[in-house]
Formats: sequence, structure tokens, C-alpha cells
Amino acid sequence: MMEEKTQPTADLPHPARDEIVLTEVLFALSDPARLEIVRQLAGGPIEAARCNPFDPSIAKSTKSHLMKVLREAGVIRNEALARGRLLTLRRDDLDARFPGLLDAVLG
Amino acid sequence: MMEEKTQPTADLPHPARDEIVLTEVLFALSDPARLEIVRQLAGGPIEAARCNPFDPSIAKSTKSHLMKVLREAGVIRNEALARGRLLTLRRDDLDARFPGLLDAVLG
DNA sequence: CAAATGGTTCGAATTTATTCGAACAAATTT
DNA sequence: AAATTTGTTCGAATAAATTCGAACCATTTG
Repeated sequence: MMEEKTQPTADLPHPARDEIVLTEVLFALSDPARLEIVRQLAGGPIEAARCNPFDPSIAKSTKSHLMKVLREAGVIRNEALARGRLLTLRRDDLDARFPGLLDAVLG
Repeated sequence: MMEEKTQPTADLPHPARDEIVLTEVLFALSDPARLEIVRQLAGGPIEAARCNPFDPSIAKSTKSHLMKVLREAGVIRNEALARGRLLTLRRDDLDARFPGLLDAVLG
């Protein structure tokens, strides 16, 4: 059978609100680089290209992986937008699922 | 020179309140077994022997390690008490440092 | 004093996470 | 249409975390 090739501008899987797991969210937020991304997104959606994890020497595959961990935990949404990607903090879902958590983490 | 041998009932090091780091706290809480311990301690201090990480097949060295991660992150206090150890959630310190975080995590 | 209880530490083995470069693909620009 | 920009995925290398048993120790119990 043909192997499904990777689809770059494809829709990436996101957990539904009720599938978001607390320990996975905490883990996603427990990395300084990932937490910094979340802080940037707290001000509103950002295009991925404009979202820099303050370490300029980071490989783009590494940055992509940071986004993947956040996305799979349900912390951010990552959607195709024109040539790039739009990153959005899932504030509504997180607030509904774990009231007060995001506010506390964002300080 | 004599090597300092391990001191079992010794005072273990704890970070001061202002040394507690958010990402380390989040990491400590991101493990289900550790989070369960914290939930048990939310009701008040418990003797370590009475604090079970719901997996009965766990080695005692593993349990000790779980406590170590929580202690070094500043989440719990671990003090000598008679033959055993008394575990205390550092609620005051955590509330002062990261208001609302513990409440949000404990649900 | 001997044995049992409770718990830390060390070292080794295993499992997970991180990081990178290479390959690839879609949309845009030239 | 070719080149650029943007960003995912894969596989491999490395780094970190977890887990266990063994050794050890201090206090209490017999």
C-alpha cells in the first residue's frame, strides 16, 4: 500500500476540550521555552514566523517540536494561514477545563 | 579524607520561598504519581509511611525519588519525625509565590 | 543487644524527551 | 516556472528522567 506522505500545510490534530489532561498541560508549560511561547500568545494570536522562542540559534525543527508539544497538550491551536501558520492560545478551553490555571501561570 | 556517608534522618535541603521556580514546580506537578501525592497532602501533613502513591508495586527508592523531586521544586517539605518523615505541602510559600496556582491545580 | 520499621542514597538499566539536519511540500514571489 | 518562505516529519544522536535493587542508617520494638 502507498505510504501516506507528510502533509505540510495540513490540519494538525488538536485534542477536544474535554480531552485535555491536566498533567500534560503542566508538562507542556514546564519548559521555559514553551512557557515563553505561551506568554507571547497571551497577547493574542501570532503567526508562527513572528513567534520567537528568544533563542535565535534554535533549529526550525526544534521550534516545530515545541509547538507540537503545546498543541498536543491542548495549550495552543496551530492552524494553516496562507503561507504560514497561526498560533492561538486556547484560553477559553483551558479556562473552562482548569479555571484559574492559566492566569496563575501567566502571573 | 573521609567520605561523607548518607545521613538517613538528616535534614534535607529545601529551597527558600524566593528560590522556588515556576517551571520546576510545573514539572514536579506534571507527573500523575507526584500530583496524587500533592492531592493527599492538600488535606494536611502526612507521615510518609501513610502516603501511598496508589501503585502498591512501587519500590521504596522510587517513592523516595518522587518525594525528592517535589521537595527540590519547593512543593513539599520533608522533615524528620521520630522514626519516619513528615510530609507537608508548602501551601503558604506556593500561594505567595504563584497566587492561585495550587488552587487551580487541585481543582 | 538484636530485629524490625522507615527512608535516603548510589549505581546501573531502561525509558522518555530534546535536538538537529535532511527531505519534503504548499503558497507566494520573482 | 523557478526560487523563496514557511513549517512539518522522519531518523539518529544525545540528554534527562524514571525505576529498581542493594547498601546503609537511625529509631523503635522485642
